[in-house]
Amino acid sequence: MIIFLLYKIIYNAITTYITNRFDTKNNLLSLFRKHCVLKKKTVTIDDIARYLNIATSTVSRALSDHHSISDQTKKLIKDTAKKLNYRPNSLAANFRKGKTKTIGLVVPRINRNFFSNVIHGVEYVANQFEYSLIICQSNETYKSELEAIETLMNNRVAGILISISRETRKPGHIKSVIEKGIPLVQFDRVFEEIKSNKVLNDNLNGAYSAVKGLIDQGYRRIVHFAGPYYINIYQDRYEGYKKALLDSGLTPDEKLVFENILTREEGYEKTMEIFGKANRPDAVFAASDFSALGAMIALKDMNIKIPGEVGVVGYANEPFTDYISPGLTSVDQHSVEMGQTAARLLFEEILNEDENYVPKTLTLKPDLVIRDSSSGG
Amino acid sequence: MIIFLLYKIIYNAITTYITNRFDTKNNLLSLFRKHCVLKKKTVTIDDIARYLNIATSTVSRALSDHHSISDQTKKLIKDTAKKLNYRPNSLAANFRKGKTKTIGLVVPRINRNFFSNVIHGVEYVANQFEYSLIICQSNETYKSELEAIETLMNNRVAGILISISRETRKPGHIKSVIEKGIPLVQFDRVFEEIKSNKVLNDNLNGAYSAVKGLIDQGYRRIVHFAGPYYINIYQDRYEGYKKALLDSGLTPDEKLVFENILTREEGYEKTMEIFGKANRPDAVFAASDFSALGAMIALKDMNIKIPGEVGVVGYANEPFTDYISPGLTSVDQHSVEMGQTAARLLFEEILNEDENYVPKTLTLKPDLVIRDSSSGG
DNA sequence: CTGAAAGCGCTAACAA
DNA sequence: TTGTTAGCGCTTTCAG
Repeated sequence: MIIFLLYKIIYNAITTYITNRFDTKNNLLSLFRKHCVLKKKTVTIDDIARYLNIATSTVSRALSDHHSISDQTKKLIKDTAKKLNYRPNSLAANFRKGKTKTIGLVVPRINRNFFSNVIHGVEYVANQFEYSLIICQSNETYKSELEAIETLMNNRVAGILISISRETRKPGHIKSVIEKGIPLVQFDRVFEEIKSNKVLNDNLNGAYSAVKGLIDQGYRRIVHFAGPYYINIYQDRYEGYKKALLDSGLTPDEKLVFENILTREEGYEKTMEIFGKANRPDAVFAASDFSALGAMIALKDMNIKIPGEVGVVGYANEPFTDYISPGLTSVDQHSVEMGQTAARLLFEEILNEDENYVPKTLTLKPDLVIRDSSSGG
Repeated sequence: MIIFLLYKIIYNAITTYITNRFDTKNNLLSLFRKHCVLKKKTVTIDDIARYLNIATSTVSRALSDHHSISDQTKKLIKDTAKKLNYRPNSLAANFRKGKTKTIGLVVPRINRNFFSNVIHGVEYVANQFEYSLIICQSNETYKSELEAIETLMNNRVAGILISISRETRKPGHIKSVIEKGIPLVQFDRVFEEIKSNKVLNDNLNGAYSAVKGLIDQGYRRIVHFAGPYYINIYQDRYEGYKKALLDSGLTPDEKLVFENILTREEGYEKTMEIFGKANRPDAVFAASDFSALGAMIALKDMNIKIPGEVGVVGYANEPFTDYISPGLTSVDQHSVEMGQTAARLLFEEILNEDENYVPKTLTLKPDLVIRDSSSGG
């Protein structure tokens, strides 16, 4: 402590001394630099002010382009800042202002095509607003999701974008974000009952058009590989499946619907089981491209022709759907656009001045991308 | 200002008053809560201290489990914190300490299988150390890379992991990070000449084993689709290609090597051009799975049999290599492990106490994953 | 084991 | 247009 005070006093004395004593800027600069290096001190706004013998506030204002500072002074200050290799301390600024120019994004997984595209979209918009992005993975667990929210809130992010993990059943953490007044957008996998901004895919209609497509091509007994129903998107896809059947005068058969078939392995196993028997169905509509892929591989292994004998349609339009043969018909969710939309909505709330902001729900229309795997039975 | 001071005075008076006056905790609590809600004030350490009539420092210490606080006091303080719904302000703590528990990651693209796996690996390790992760995309541009570095430095991240963008040619920004004493690890795409931690793939040996594999299967005139040579990884893959040929007694033919063929489209076009003529080569070694895919599609379109007439090998072991048929032989770079290794190395430097830390270079061995596309001509 | 108090670097209200 | 000054919430040194 004593040493520190002593240092401070000497420091001030020296800087004042050299400021007054030496006329040549170069000399002053070199002394200043030596001083900084010696003390491993980072250059602050105060240093610039002392160096130019002006007020700290003037420097602060100049650096943030405040209108009330003359262009001349601004230039001088900015040049000096550069000369002294000044780096703003965002930590201090954020702390002082009680907020950051950072938004948080919580996704189940980053290495999933859908989410990495969403992130791409979010980043694009965040960049435009000059905000940075901190990304958290929940890894589909409730625990990590809680921790992520906790961290983001503690770090006073300006807003949060979230897609709920598969494991999460309680919306308490989402509620607490909203109660704290932190802008929030739920996207894709959401708690419907929570009053917040939401960006959704129209999963019902996406599934509807997928199944309708199969029916139009002559397929009749269509299997559905569903996800867990407690997640809204899978529930909706299931509804769309049923609706398409009913609208075409077909009766949905519960025995053709299988919950929790989402991975390649699950799709493979289940297909082997169902299509290995007599009186087999003639099509598969999978809620995931991966289980659709598993189905295709199983069908190939059983020497069943796609699309001749069995049609297959997936969901999400993963890149590989276009690479395999036959190409897998799938539903494109416009994932990049979804990220952008969610981010724009978030900024709408962040930048909103009005006290009573009313949250919105936006729904994006998915598109059926028709490839060979469903082209007629 | 005056109003604020007045508020402060009244605030203190009231809290002191209620602290002294009321005995029943419940009553006190409800008053406190009402007060906080009314003022939209977030609960601070000081509030807890005032509430319990103890020192701020004690509260601070208790909450961070300082050893010199009795278990009894700790429990009391923690319970109270919970009761008052206290949220730590990381902004203030970080600012005070002059550092954060955050590491920065700069990658060219997030929606590339390799990088999303690296991120996964980094996140895993960061989690273990209880650090959070801020991810920046350079989108393969120099400008974004600079901005990312700038932001990360201003936010006083504890360390930076970076893989250089395709556009970046000058290492000035990397140097400045190191000069500032911020721990840094370059991975995959690096500036060799910069003295820093590095994690590399042994691209030379990866390419070597890929080409050796083709030769062993009887292929002789092997085309190489290369990336830009100024990027170290593509240079190394090219070297590996040549070395494998030479070691097998074959003479590398410059006319079979094509720079900057990395995408599916480029691979398709170039393959059409080369293999459409008489006296065509009999294999392709692509520095990217995507150009290898393009080659496969082109060969199919020309009715050239894979692997019967032409063998194809890619690089990176993208997931789709396993889904297409024939499966594409490729080189696996252990991307998740790379992320973990890079992150561990970073933490080694971050947590290092020793003044003169000597940076390390680690090299990971890639593995050839043999599939049908190269199984014999 | 606990308390008192300084101060991190910056912003913004108020004064000039 | 510029200067003065208080204080954001926390940690930490020093003193008991």
